[in-house]
Amino acid sequence: MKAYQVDNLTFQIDFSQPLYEQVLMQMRSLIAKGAIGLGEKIPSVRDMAHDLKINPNTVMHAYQELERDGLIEKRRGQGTFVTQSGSRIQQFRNHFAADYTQNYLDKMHALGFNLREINDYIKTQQSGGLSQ
Amino acid sequence: MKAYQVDNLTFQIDFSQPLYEQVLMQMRSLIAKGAIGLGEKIPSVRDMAHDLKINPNTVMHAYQELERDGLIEKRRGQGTFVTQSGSRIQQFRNHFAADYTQNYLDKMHALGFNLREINDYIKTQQSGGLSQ
DNA sequence: TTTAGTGTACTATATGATATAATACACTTG
DNA sequence: CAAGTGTATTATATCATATAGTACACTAAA
Repeated sequence: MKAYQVDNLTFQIDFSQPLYEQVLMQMRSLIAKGAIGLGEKIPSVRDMAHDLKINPNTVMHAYQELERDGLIEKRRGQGTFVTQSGSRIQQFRNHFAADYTQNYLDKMHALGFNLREINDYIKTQQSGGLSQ
Repeated sequence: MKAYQVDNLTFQIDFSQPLYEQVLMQMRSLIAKGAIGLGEKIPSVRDMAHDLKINPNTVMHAYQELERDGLIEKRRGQGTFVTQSGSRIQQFRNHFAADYTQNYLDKMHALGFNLREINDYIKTQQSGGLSQ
């Protein structure tokens, strides 16, 4: 279990999933939530790799995905920065929210839940919190 | 794109995901939805492998997972059968539904959506997407 | 101009998951 | 015994993931 800290924000990685994917998802989350501001510099590939004790190539992999997402911009020699475009981030949020939601609904349908049952289910999960 | 038919039910597999996982999910779905009845015989490993044009070991892999799920029982020399226990299937449905739901809510939270926004989002997806 | 800090590119290597192939064995039923 | 089951084993191949090491390109600041 390794931890990384961006300003006053921290995230952890483990061995349950691909490392680059965990870095990717955590950074996506921090940027989408606005925890890292527009145009703000994010850690260099080498720095984050050093702090997480993983290979720079692995961080690079994550950063390349973030660039494809349109969430960051890389400037050779300067560093990597969150996009200036707030609308691009909103677009990203909506795209993935739609994707996650459709995916979730498909899986629930596969288990034989209809729409009303899914709505009920979410309510119980929300109030109850974690698993049961 | 290969198709398999169980009685009057069909499913397809492609190359976008591991083959054994697709067989697993499709069979889980058919059993959880009750499309295959309690105690009913499911295709032999060799038969399904032949029809889907994949290796018997791959089907075996899926069937072993289904057995761990408690959804099927294998009888050496006879074949493989859906469990007799309806409550076991309900338990499975609830377990996975809770898992999927928690997972979904976590991802949406990571994007910065709160509970009310998630509920609104699902409503828009429902009206636009599949029907029950 | 030099140096330090960036991103980038490439080669090599290792491991695990996935998938196939081929064969043999164990058990049940007719 | 024969046919149809599930099971087990060994071998091979491919791909994703991850690491290691090295070198290059660019920028800003000393």
